[in-house]
Amino acid sequence: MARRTRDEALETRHAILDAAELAFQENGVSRTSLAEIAKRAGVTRGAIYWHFENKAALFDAMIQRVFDPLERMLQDLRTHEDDNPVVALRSIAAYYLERVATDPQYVRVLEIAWHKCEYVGEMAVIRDNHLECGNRYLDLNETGFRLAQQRGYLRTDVDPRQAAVGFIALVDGLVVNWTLDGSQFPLGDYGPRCLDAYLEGLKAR
Amino acid sequence: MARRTRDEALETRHAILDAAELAFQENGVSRTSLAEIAKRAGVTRGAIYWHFENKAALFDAMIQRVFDPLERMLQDLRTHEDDNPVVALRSIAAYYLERVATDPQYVRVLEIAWHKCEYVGEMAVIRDNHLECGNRYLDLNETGFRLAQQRGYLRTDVDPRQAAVGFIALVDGLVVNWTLDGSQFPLGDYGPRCLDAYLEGLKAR
DNA sequence: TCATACATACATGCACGAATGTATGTAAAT
DNA sequence: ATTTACATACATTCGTGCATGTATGTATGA
Repeated sequence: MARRTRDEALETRHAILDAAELAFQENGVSRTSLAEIAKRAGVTRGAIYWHFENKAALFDAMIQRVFDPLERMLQDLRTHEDDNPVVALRSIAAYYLERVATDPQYVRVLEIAWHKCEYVGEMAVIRDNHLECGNRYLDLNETGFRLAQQRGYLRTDVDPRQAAVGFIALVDGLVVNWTLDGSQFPLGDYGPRCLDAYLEGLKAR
Repeated sequence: MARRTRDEALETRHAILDAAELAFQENGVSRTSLAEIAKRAGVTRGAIYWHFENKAALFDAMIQRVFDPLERMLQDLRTHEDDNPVVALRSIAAYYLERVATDPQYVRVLEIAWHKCEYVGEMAVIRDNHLECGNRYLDLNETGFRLAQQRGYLRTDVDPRQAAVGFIALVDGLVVNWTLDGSQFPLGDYGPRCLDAYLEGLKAR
C-alpha cells in the first residue's frame, strides 16, 4: 500500500485498536498474535510496529482510549451540588454501571481488562497505573463519606474508609461478575439498586 | 531418577502443583512454561506430562485442589441453625473472607484465578465449571434471602435475587480488589464489616 | 519365596510451529 | 528532497508435544 495521509494514518491507528479489542476479547491478550490483529485491521504487522512499540504498548493505548475520558470526567467533577456528598458518589457509580451496561466498547475493554489478560511483566506497569487511578477514586470516596459523616448523613460507628472500600468493591464486583457472565443478572437494573441497598445500611438513623 | 513408589509419586504431583502456584503467581499462567514449573519442582517436563495431560489440566488440578474442599463444605451446610437464613449466608461469606485473608495458598490461587490467567480456549471450560459453582452459590443465597423475606427479616421492596447478586458482588469485589493490591485495606478487618453494612440496608424496619 | 513379566514414574532428545523483533524496501505526502 | 506510513523479508527465540529410553516398583504364578 502506498503512503497515506496524516488523517488516514490516524484512522489506521484506530482500526488497529478496534481490531485488538475484538481479538483480545475472543482469544485473550497473550494468545492473540500481532499478525492476527493486523489481519483483522486489514494491515500488516509493519503498521502495528509503526504505531506501537510492542503488544504491551498497544494494549495500554487500547485501555487509555476508553478510560482517559472517564478519568477526565472524574477530575472536573463538582461534588458540591448536594449537601450530602454521598449523593454525588452514588451518581458517579450509577453512571459508570449504566455506561458499562449499555456501551459495547466498555463491555469489551472491561471484559478484557478483568478476564482476558494477565497483569505480569510489562503489563504489571499498566496495572499499576490503573491502581493509582483506583486509589484516587478510593480517596475521593473516602473523603466524601467522611464529610457525610461529619454532616450527620452517615452512621457514626462506621469507618469512612471502610465504607468507601465496600462501595468500590460492590461496584467492581458487579462489573467483574457481569462481564464474566452477563446472563446472571441485568446490570443496568440490579446495579444501582444494589448500591442503594449498601448505602441504605450506612445511613444515619 | 529411578522409579518412585506410589506415595512418592503423589508427593511429586503435589510438588508440581506447589511449584505451579508460585510460578503462575509470579509470571502468569500463559507466560510460565512447563519447563519453568518442572525446574522449580525439581523434576523435568516428563514428570509433568506423566501426571497431567497439558498445562490447562495442570491449572485445573491446581484450582480444584484448593476449591474442592470449599465446595464440599458448601454442600453439607446446615442453614437451619437460625430462624433467619441470612445469618448463615453471612457467616459463610465471612468465613470465606477470613480464610482468604489468612491462608497464603488461598491468596496465591485466587490472585492467579482473578488476575494471572486468561479464560480462553481450554481455560474457558474451566471457567464455566466455576461459573456453574458460582450459580449454585447464587441460588443458595437467593433462596436464603427469599425465605428471610417471607419470615419478615428482609425489606419487602427488594428482589431477593438482586439482594443475592449484590451480596456476592460485594464478596467477590472485596477479594478481587484485595488480591490486586493488599495494601489498600485489611481484608479480614474491613470485609465482614462491609457485609454487615450491606445486610443492614436490606433489613426490615 | 522368588523369579519373571509387566506397569509405573519419570528423564531425555528432537521436530515442529508460532511469534517476536528488526532490518530493509517503497511509494506517496509534505 | 526528505520524511512518513506502511509492506515485506528474515533471523532468532521459545515452548510444546511426542517419541523414546530406562530403571525400578509391583503383582503374579509356580
